[in-house]
Amino acid sequence: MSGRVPSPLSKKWLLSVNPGTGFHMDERYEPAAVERSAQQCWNGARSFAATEDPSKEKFYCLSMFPYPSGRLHMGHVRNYTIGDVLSRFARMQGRNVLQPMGWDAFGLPAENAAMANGVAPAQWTRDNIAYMKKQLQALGFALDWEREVTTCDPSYYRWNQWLFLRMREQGVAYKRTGVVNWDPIDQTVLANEQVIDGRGWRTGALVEKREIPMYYLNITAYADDLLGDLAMLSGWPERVKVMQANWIGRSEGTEITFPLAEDARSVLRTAGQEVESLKVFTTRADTLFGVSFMAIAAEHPLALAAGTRDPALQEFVDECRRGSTMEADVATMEKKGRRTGLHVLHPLTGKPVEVWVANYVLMGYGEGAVMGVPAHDERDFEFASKNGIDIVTVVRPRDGSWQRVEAPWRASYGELGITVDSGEFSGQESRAAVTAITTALDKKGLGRKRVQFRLRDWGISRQRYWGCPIPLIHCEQCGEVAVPDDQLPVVLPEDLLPDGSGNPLGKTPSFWKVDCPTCGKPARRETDTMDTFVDSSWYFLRYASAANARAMVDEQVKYWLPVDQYIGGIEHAILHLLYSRFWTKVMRDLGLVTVGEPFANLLTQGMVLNHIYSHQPAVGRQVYFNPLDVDEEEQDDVKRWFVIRTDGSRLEVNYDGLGTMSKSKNNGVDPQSLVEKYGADTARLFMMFAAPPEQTLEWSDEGVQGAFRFIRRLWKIVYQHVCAGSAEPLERAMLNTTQKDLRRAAYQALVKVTDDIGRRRTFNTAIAAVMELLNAASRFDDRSPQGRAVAQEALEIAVIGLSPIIPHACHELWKALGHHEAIIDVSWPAVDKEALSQDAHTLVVQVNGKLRGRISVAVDADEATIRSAVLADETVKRFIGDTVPKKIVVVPKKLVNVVV
RNA sequence: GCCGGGAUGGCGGAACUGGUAGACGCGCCGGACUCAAAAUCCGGUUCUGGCGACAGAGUGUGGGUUCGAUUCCCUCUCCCGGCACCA
Repeated sequence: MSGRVPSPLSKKWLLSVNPGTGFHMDERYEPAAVERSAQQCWNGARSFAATEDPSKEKFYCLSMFPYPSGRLHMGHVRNYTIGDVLSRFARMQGRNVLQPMGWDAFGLPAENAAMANGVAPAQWTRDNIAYMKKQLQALGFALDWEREVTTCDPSYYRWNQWLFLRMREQGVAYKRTGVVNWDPIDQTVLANEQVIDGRGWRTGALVEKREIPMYYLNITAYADDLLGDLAMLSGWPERVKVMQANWIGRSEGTEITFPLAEDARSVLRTAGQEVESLKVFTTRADTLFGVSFMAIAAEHPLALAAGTRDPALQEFVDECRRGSTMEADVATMEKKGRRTGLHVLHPLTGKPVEVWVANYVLMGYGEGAVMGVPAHDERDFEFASKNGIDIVTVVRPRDGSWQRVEAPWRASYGELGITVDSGEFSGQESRAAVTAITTALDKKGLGRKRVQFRLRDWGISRQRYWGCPIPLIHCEQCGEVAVPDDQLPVVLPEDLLPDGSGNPLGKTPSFWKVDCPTCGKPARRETDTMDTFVDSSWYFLRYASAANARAMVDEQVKYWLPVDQYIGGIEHAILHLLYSRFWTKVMRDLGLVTVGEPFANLLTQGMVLNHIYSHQPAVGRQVYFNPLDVDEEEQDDVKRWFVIRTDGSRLEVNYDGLGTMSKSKNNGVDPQSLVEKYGADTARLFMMFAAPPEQTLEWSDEGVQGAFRFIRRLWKIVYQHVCAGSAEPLERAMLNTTQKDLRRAAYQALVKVTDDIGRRRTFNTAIAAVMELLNAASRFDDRSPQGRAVAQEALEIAVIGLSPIIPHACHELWKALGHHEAIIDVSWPAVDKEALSQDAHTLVVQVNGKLRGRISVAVDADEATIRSAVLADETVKRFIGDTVPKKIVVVPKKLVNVVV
């Protein structure tokens, strides 16, 4: 960048002072200075501190708060720019805007950093927050920092604890056992991401599964509510609602009881259990006569009991229990099973059915048992084929396209049809058979209609340090005792250093040694902490009452909630959003809030991608290179990529395509360097222009430069306009055609920008519309008084239209255009309908659907006029020749299609 | 594997309700300015054939509906997100 700074005495300098306001404008666009002064103006006026005002329509605009990982990444910049554009736009439209920010400050990365660097998680987290807060401020987001919320502050998490105790009183929170990943060397529980190929990430030890007591939240009790209320969420993307509905997974079916045969019963009796039957759930009771085996989970009591008398089976059970419980792993792994030699009895025929232990049946889902119908279920078919189990056809298709199920599997085998070989239930439609069989089972006391959900209860216990302590005390005498409300919060000690070998809280007697609140005897404090999803399930409520030290939420929540616009990554489409909806409903049922749904409108933004380059050395791990360090060479249409190593040598690297920016792929771009080089406005403009918000966004250095160039060009055009002195007032009646054309272009752009930001949320097309306007304005070379008046109006519209996106530059440009009032306080302009009106417009002419020309017709031309104009057109005549048109399709204001 | 989404010039994308495919930007090519370069400004830029007017083809694949399909329906391929202890 170069360019001369004009001498203070030059004519240009003097003329760049706006005579109306005395404001002088620099010829050069200097983002650092512009951004500093605009931010000072907003901070000085506390422009974004929100106050409840019942007389104004509120707009609660919320972006998902960040995990304080150290520095902002581009995903944050994208997320928060979208929120900021909507907030600033709403503000200019007269809404009372709340846009808060906070920190999702508990979680695993702080513990990992502690182990890597020896810094306490609290210190690391707070340092990160301080740094990232500066970054957010430098980006000029219109945030109300007076409501900042940090989830690792006792003033926040005490309310997690308080509400947990209320849930416990209501039976929403309860205790039972759950399965965790156990690292036998480090003697610690591992998160799924810490288990790599079945081994602990640090020790490499084979991970075991352990059952330990945990606390659960009864989200399944709200399953119907969570599913039903999706219908109310008209402001949510359809795809997110579909994903949530599938996740909840409501299915209506039959619970069927298979009485145990004597062999199974006696084995369980030997193991000390008096069990009479196995229960299964199925949506296909019509296939009950096709049952040829029963599959149970490895953790099932019957499997454990059977294992004690069969070492081979025992080994298989142990193998299954070592395996992953992650759904993706279970679904893709090879289906394996072992027979137990034990039997259950068919509830209608009384015939024995053999019980198998199968690795694809999970104890945590349903009753841990599944009836096997190989003929009509693909998974059962695969299992039966492999293990030589009978395949009994009991349903045939209505169209008679096949008679018997035979390998290979066909999708239609699993479809509804007509029952056969099903005793008295043969010859019925599947649906009718389901009802009839369910009724018959019900009469015998061996079945009933039931609704089953895929959704499971939410386990919130974590055997980790950096989280919110669960406020319970275990007393030998009194059992499990809640910490009394007046002793909350249970404060997490902040000076501990995790070392990877278990939860440090358990090794800190000053934390866990307490007296029982009930009997006063020595007792042990719970050392598990809560899942961090708890913290993020209600932070949006706390922003409304952030300063209240006496209550979790207060009256102000009624004013601000629900959130009018929530913005966040698509990766949160299920868990975070579902938990937040659940938590809100629990709080509603406790009388704490009045809304049942927290987020009225949802925008799920796409990921930020960049190129990935790697090198695989002969020995050792794959190395990733930052795209900034990679040079591209092209020879004979073949591209190759190189990096220069520190010793000066060149290394050829592979191009691995596009992927989300991440540390592991070394393809991140640091927003900080971007802001330092080009300014916040360029970063914001590029993010908004490169793709619509819901799509993935590809990083492009050239695109960033283009964004910067555009702002500089806008600056220059305004500068040149301002240098010519202040404009005359506009006289609408005195305009010539060119002047009218620019006015029309300006108002067309305004209409487009208003709709694109306000309704469509496609900021890229809004920006494109302003670019077009600016192209028109720079071609417009009319120095007459009215020409300058029209130019002034067009530039004002361009600056206002861009101001939510590049607020700093527009702040300055608005003053340069002669205004005293700050642009953030300007009302969004209304459209001048007169400026949009036209006498004639262009119709596209097609012959047989192919474009053949254009005609210009009067706006009020009727269809007959249009037809004759089209048939008189030379090109049309050439294409239709002497033939008489079969049909002429006229689409008003758009096109005419002549069919011959 | 299951659920959800995506695919349009050299590149990012536009085309909103079935009606001009490629707005806007990037890159590239040519020109102006300059001693020169950068910056800036002006023009061109889907592909194929043609000096040109123009013609033909074209929205991941294959098919269908329609006067007309990037848009609706069916089929297949590839890529991305989620799958319950990463956040």
